[in-house]
Amino acid sequence: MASGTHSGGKTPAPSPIARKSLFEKSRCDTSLGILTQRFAELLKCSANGVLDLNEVSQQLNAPKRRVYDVTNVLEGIQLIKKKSKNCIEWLGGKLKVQVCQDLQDLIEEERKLDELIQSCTQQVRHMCEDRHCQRYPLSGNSSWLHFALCCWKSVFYFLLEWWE
Amino acid sequence: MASGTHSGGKTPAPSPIARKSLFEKSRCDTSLGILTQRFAELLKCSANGVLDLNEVSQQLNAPKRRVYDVTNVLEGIQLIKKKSKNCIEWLGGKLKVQVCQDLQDLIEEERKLDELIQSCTQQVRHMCEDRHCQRYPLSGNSSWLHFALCCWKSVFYFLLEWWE
DNA sequence: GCAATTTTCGCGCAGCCT
DNA sequence: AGGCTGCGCGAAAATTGC
Repeated sequence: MASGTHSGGKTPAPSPIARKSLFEKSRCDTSLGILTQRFAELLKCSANGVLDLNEVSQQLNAPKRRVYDVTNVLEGIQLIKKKSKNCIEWLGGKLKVQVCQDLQDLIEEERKLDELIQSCTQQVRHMCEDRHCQRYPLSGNSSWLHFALCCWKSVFYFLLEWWE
Repeated sequence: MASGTHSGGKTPAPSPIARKSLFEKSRCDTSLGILTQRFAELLKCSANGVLDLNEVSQQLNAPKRRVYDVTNVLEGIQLIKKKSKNCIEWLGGKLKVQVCQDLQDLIEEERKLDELIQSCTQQVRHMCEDRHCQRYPLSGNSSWLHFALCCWKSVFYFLLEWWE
């Protein structure tokens, strides 16, 4: 941007002797891949999913031409849509990253349920193996009654968590 | 490709008088967006999700440079990964469509569990409201015992389905 | 409508990086 | 030596002005 280090096109002076020094800008700092990631980041922030390309170019400190490189292929994948002049809109609702998060959440939910079921199953197995209980299933403070109560207690606790 | 209609860079002859005629190639015929779509198409076909960039360039009849434009941003979005020289590999295992299917499946699973819990909760509520049962919780073939059995029966049936 | 402006963006050179 | 890729020129498309 501010430097004229490179020799492409017809910028002022090519300067054959490479001015490789302090503020050299490594190539990967401006790679399309990185730019794309940062673009996606901006997209994630913007609540409504609409971006002004000029602002993007500004914020990412990248030439507009590069932004077009990104938007063009994102549009090809239908992750984005041209909304109007200088404006694109996010399609597909959420970013892949977000979708993945949702998946993670559901999987976690599944795990918890599995745990609960597992623990209850264990309890039943123990009761079935208990000789005394087998012979006098309802004697004293029956473990069957105790079990039913205990079981529902955990279910209700779980439900509380479930429904925030 | 074969024509020298344009005047950019230093291709042979600029030819001031525009040779606009029969085989004019509109800009959009070679747009990055279209190229991206066709690239995705190729990806979808290739079973293992690995593509040789040279073949891609050949099949899409596009200069290699353009293919890089596509792969670079696709890589930024982590839809793709450089596998080796001239080779990229599809990531995320499945196309976006597939991921959505998975989400649907999990949500359906969640719904079923919700239903099961709901029905069980209903059962408890009924039992709690049953005067007779309240007074003589363990009388006869106690509905508490019946409930515990019934509850576990559904849980086990559910588990059977769960684990295919 | 058509010319002036502005926005998009095809394109391939030249320099990096193995 | 050769794959890879930043880069920006200038022409095509879209907008605006008259």
